[in-house]
Amino acid sequence: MTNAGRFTVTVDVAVLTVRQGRLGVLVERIDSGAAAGAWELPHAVVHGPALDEAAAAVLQSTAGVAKAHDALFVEQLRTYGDPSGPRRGDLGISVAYVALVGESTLVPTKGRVFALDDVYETGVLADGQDRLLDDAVERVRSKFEYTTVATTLVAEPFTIPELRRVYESVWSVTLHPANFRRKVLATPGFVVPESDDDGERRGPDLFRRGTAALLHPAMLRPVETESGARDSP
Amino acid sequence: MTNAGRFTVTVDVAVLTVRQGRLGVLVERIDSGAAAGAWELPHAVVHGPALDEAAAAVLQSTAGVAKAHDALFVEQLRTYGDPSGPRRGDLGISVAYVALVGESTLVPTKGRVFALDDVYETGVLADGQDRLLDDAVERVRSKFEYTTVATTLVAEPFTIPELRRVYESVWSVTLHPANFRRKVLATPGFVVPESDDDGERRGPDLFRRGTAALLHPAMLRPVETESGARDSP
DNA sequence: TTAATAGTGTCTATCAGACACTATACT
DNA sequence: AGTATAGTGTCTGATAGACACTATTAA
Repeated sequence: MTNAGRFTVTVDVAVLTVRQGRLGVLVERIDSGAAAGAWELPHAVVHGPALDEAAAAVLQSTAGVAKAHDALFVEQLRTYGDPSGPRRGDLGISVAYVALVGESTLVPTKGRVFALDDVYETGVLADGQDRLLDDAVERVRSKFEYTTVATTLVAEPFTIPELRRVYESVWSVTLHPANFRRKVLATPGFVVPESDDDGERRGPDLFRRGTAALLHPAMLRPVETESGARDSP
Repeated sequence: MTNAGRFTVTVDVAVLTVRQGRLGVLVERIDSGAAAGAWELPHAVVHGPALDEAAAAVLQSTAGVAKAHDALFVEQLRTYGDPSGPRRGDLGISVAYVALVGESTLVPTKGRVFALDDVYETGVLADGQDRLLDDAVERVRSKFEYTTVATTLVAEPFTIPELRRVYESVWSVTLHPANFRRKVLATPGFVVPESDDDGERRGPDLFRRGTAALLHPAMLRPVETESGARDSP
């Protein structure tokens, strides 16, 4: 809806998480309008020029996460304005954000979490939202290669295999446990060993998030085997 | 300038090119207002939801490039809305684009091309535009690592050393000629040899742009030596 | 005891970076 | 002739991927 060169600006947020080894997205049911009954991403109309704050507010009100949380990653994705945007025929333009929220941190207040595969299989998302979700997932998959954001999706303390399963869920691949471990531990500041006060603890080694944000060198995902790859042993 | 949740939306375009071995950006002089006399990036107020088309129009009117040109790369960068955006205190929010235009294609109609170093040294850009330019340059430097966009900045046919100098200019580094050549030729579809009809031609081998868009594997820039690195032999 | 997973060690193919050398062009 | 640049060949260190093996845990 536009007139005289002035637009209604919406912020849409793709809130992604990993539950039960599957990548999921937070969606809300549309109550009214032509698309009533379909699902859509959390969003809000923007009332000031502070876009990041608007996105944080959406995240707070729908996912129950405070702005500065450890298990949280928020980043602007891109802005959709053409007719195939997430608000087509409805509002003017949409500034999209991606957020990664750990399962233990995510408290859906209005919507629910759909497994990503289910979203695509059932086609329940409103028009234009699939594209945003595609872009968001691809952005996150790419971020996993050269940043440490994956650690926002595990609860501390965590084991290397737990971290590995986050990568596997997001990339939809299986990774070699030995090589993954070596790679992670070889990157300074990715994870830090949990000081094992309890001398009697048994089981896998525990770690916490490190201070590094970027990975040098990058941990590249395996060459595209894509859909279904992780279903094979 | 906002009211009742409606915004004036501007498209800003960072038009980058390489001239005389230096990365440059197209800027226009500000004629009126508080910042009169300073320089700013080409821009236009958006009147419809087709953002990409709005950016293409800006590019057309200020850089003289038609939309679908071979020596052209255009991509949305991000959207600035907070007070430190390129239009702060002036308009509402700004959707920024980056464009790469080959020197032979770029025909400034309103502004002029500044060498990037001069922009920073002289601080001639209006408030909030430095940040946009930083983001644009970093985006392009990153794109050079895993795409073939560098070829948009050389005129066909070109030599491998010419292409190398584009990389060196954008990254502000010096690259090993032998290794660069091997890397480029080892990537299928990056460049294709010019069929040398003129059997008498002498000199370096000539190439044209290939069809590949992505580089596998990526050509990573050397570890940050950054500012002034290419001034050393 | 057996099966599954965590963790260590090691081998190999590949690639980036460095360097030596030859060929060509310009002065 | 001499210098600068284009291009080829080759060596070395780092890394990714694969695999073998041991240790630990849960059934």
